[in-house]
Amino acid sequence: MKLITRNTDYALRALCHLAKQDKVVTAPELVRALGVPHPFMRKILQRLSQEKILKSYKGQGGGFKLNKPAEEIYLMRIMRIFQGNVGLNGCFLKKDICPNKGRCVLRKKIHAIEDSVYKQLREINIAVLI
Amino acid sequence: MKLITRNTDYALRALCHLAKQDKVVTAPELVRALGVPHPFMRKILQRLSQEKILKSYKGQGGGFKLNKPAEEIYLMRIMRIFQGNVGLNGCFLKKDICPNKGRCVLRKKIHAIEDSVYKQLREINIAVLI
DNA sequence: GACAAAAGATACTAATATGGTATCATTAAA
DNA sequence: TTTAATGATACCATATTAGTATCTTTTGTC
Repeated sequence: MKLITRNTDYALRALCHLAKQDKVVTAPELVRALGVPHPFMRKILQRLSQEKILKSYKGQGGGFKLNKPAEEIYLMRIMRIFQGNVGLNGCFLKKDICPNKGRCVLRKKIHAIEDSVYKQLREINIAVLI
Repeated sequence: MKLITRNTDYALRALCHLAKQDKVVTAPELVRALGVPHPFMRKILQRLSQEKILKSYKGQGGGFKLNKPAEEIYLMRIMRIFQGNVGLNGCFLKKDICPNKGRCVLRKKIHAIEDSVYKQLREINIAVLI
């Protein structure tokens, strides 16, 4: 089980790098700095700029930079972009089969764990990471 | 991301069912009770008895029952059986690429979250779930 | 002893998610 | 006009999880 996937991990590294530079940086530069495959990095950067996390500049001399302060870029946001909704589990039995959905102890326990994870994740942003 | 997979989920349900019954129960009975596909359930039960969580009885009139008290069957154990080692992430960059493994803030944060998850998971056993 | 009903062992297939590549179009500075 | 960048999009590869199929072994019952 992975809390954080490669996508997210690479995205975070790229964002940290950009946060430190505070200038327009090209994909090839990020690739060199981080050692991530070029086309994969590009895909990640594209996604981040679609999501307005990054601002992109096309054409020669173009590249990417952060679209908002590092303090306002939260880990949870990045995880949601690359991993979808971050939930620890769902109930695998259909409602009509599982007779005690409301009373299911496991469900409640997992939810409690989930809450504590969220709480901790919410406090992480790019500024914290650099 | 799933903390608990289907395998584990079904295993837990089967174990809870067995804990409540306290007698030898056949795979077909569990299938009826839980609505899980027969061959899949059997595979899970086989695994649980290989791991000495269940005791099995072959031949006509055979089946499965718990091999130890419900209080001693921990969720973590079941998760490890079906999901391998339960870790929230690894560092995706190789050590020689990632220059600041020791100082990596993300790594530390994830570890802290992991610890709190473990702490909560360790308190869950079959007795708690029924 | 034959039969039936159970689990044991094992190999295979299917679905899904993740990771990664390739290609062509568009933009804009030099 | 060329070149170096991103945008869009379609595709392929791999690993994990989910699920099936089949044959063997055991054991109670008639």
